[in-house]
Amino acid sequence: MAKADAPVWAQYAHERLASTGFRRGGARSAVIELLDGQECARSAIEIEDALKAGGRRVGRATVYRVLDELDSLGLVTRIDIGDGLARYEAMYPGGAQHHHHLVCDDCGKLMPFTDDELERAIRRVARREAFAINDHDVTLHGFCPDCAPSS
Amino acid sequence: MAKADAPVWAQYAHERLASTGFRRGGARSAVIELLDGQECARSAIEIEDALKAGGRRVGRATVYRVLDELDSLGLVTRIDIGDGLARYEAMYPGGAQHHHHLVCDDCGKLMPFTDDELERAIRRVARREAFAINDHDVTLHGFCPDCAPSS
DNA sequence: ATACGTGCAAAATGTTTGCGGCTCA
DNA sequence: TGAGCCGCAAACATTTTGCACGTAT
Repeated sequence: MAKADAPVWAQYAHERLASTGFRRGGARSAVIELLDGQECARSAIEIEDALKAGGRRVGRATVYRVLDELDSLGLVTRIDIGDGLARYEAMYPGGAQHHHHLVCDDCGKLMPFTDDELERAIRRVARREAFAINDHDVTLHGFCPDCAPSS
Repeated sequence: MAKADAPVWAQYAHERLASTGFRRGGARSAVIELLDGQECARSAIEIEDALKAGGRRVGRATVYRVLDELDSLGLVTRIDIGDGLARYEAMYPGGAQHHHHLVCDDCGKLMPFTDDELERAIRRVARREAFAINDHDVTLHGFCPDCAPSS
């Protein structure tokens, strides 16, 4: 698959926001553009710092508010990797780019992975249980190559 | 709750603590006993309140300290279901009683489930990726039967 | 012009740390 | 007796809320 998905999410998000009646504000756009460039999930504070580093100063409260809006519109997913910080990442329509996470318990590195077999197993569980499942997340904890005990 | 494993975990935990050089304190025992009776994960504050309700007053800091000790000995697992609270549950030796969670995003109900197929898929991913995986957790979000939109 | 968007500061959690006193071994 | 255990209170860090001002429509 080519990199046909570089700036498309930001545009999709903007369209969806506009059609839902949101106005266009500078801070929200900045957060959206930043999120679009990320490979994996980022915490609110990482987002704030990254924007600040890029010369764009945004209020912390605004970052939280924007992330919350995007989350309720289904434009981002919130994930918890176990360190008590909420992280957010772009969610593509139709489940494209859907993935899960590997977390290094030593250095904190976060990496995405995908697995069809795993998705199938989850779908099967969802069908079997009494809950009406509409989302799921899987986190694998361990040590990344750099932090492996042996090396 | 007439399960075959009712008080065994508490005893196991106490033995393991003793053999690691820990002394036996009232507060720690209370937390362990409480955890043993739970079907699913509980937050530090739920634990504190449950103990208080049972007439056993324990300092909040102590609850956190005990949970942290138990976690580093591998006697409990810490899970995050996405609401920013750390929850803990008894972990049996050898991976017995290993399970994952269904979370109702409406009422917050938490239920355990198990699936061999899912475990196999995860083990396969763990083998394939460069990370040295030693733990994993899966959370399915949705609505429980009571909160289902249609019913 | 008006309602929404934004930043700042204060408040509200959840969690950790410091410390003095108690208790088990 | 002495090292660990415990409870209280203060410190911390993240997230939420209140409010005044700016800005898109």
